[in-house]
Amino acid sequence: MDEMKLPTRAENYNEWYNQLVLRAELADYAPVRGCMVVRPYGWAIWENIQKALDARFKATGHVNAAFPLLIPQSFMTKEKEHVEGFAPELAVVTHGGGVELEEPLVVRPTSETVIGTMYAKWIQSYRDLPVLINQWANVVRWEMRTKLFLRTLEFYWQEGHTAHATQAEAVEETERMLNVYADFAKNEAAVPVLPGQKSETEKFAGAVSTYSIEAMMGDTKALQAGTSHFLGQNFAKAFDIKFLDENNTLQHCWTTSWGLSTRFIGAMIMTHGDDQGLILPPNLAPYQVVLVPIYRKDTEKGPVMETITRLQAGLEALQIRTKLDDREEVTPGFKFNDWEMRGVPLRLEIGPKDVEKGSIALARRDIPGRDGKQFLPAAGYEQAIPELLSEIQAALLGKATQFRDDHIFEVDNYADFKDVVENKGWVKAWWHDDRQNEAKIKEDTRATLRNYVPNVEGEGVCFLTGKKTNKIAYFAKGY
RNA sequence: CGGGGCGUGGCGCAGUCCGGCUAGCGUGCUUGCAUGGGGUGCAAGAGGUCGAAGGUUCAAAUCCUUUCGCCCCGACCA
Repeated sequence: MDEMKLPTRAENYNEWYNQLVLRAELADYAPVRGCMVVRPYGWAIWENIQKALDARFKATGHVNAAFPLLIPQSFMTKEKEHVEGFAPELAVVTHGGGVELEEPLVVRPTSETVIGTMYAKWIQSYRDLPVLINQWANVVRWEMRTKLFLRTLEFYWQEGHTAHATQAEAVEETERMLNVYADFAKNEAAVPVLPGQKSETEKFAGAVSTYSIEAMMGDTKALQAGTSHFLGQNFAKAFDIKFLDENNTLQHCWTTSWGLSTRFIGAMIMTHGDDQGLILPPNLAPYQVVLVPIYRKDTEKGPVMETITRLQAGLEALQIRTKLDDREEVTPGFKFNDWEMRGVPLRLEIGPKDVEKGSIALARRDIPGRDGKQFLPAAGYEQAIPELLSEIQAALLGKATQFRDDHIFEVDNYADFKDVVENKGWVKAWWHDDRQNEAKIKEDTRATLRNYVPNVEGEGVCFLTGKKTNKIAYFAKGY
């Protein structure tokens, strides 16, 4: 009996996550270590993420393209820090067509290098700028330790790569896309995030500065859910991306890159999920409403099915994504649990009594048990259901935001810092930048500097060194 | 790469220490009948070269040697 239940989050968060991913049929382990298969239900979530993001990219002037998977190995060595950052995790192709290649090819871990090479070719004049291209792609990074969605050897993402005439424009782009991610996370995924700049230690290899959105998971660990990089002229210099400006002066471009991956699905799982399973935000759920028919005899089946299919058609006409679970071989009770595991926001039940009384039974996934269940007159469903869906969307964001805020603590000394990151959640504190101290904290506590609070006014005293500083940072253990 | 765990019907496991008859159990699967508003019940079935290779033995899931793989925990990372 208990095998049917997930381990609870409290008893084993990690196992809860792993089993949830498998049992909700989001993903499965692939034959190759560290690789995953994204199953249809998981991919449907990704497709909805893609739609929501892609619309935002288009709205901010970007276009999509596709760059190749294989990159000459020498490309990876052109930007010094980039090489060092990625060398250990590259997959290298040494043979093709049965013979050893003259130059090995790397499977892209990210595409700055190929795209930079192409931009060098395409960009001649300031009139060619800005170039605002995004691609939806898979990339490979040979990670040592993997976990479904959060860190696998191969993963799916989008990577935006832009080139600009001025530093100011490129910085503006970097921030714009960070905000796009934050907006998407908040308003589509109901995942509250803290946008901010990464420390020198944590930034992307080859970037001048890296920005991230940081989300708090249900176990209070932090997850970097999206990143945006200001690359300065580093890649432009390494790859010769140059243009003639209005004054006929040859200049290097200023470039950016930004990405969000299937990891974000992990963020959604760990932000909203409960001990019954997944809870999906209505805006991104593959099915927003699951319809479960209930009947005993064949005489009941006819009217029930007729009513429920009519309802489904009505919902679909309202652009609501639905699933009619008409399986004969399992009981309604089984279906309830099954769809709760899979996180469908709203369940609609129709039984003989509802047909008779002209009512519908609705159960909210975000409010478990009887409290989340209500009986309404069927007549008003066209209003009630969309309203409920947006209520659920808002409730999820509210709950997650509350949880996050309840687990962020301001500290002014190292003892409290340790206590917080060990037992309570995130630290928010005045921080005087220092690479070595940052490393020491990581060694002592395994907590890392997540990012800096943007636009801090005034000054404070660093919790560790007592030095004056104008920076406030978040620290937490991360995924 | 270090530490731990595990490979036995689809899945989860027992059996391994101490070798012995036809390799069990739960669940899932198939069929039938009943059931159906919170993980249905009964009955009958199908399904296994015990991760692989070699060895010891009259006899190996079990003992020995080698090997492959996966998961978890640490050092690196979106």
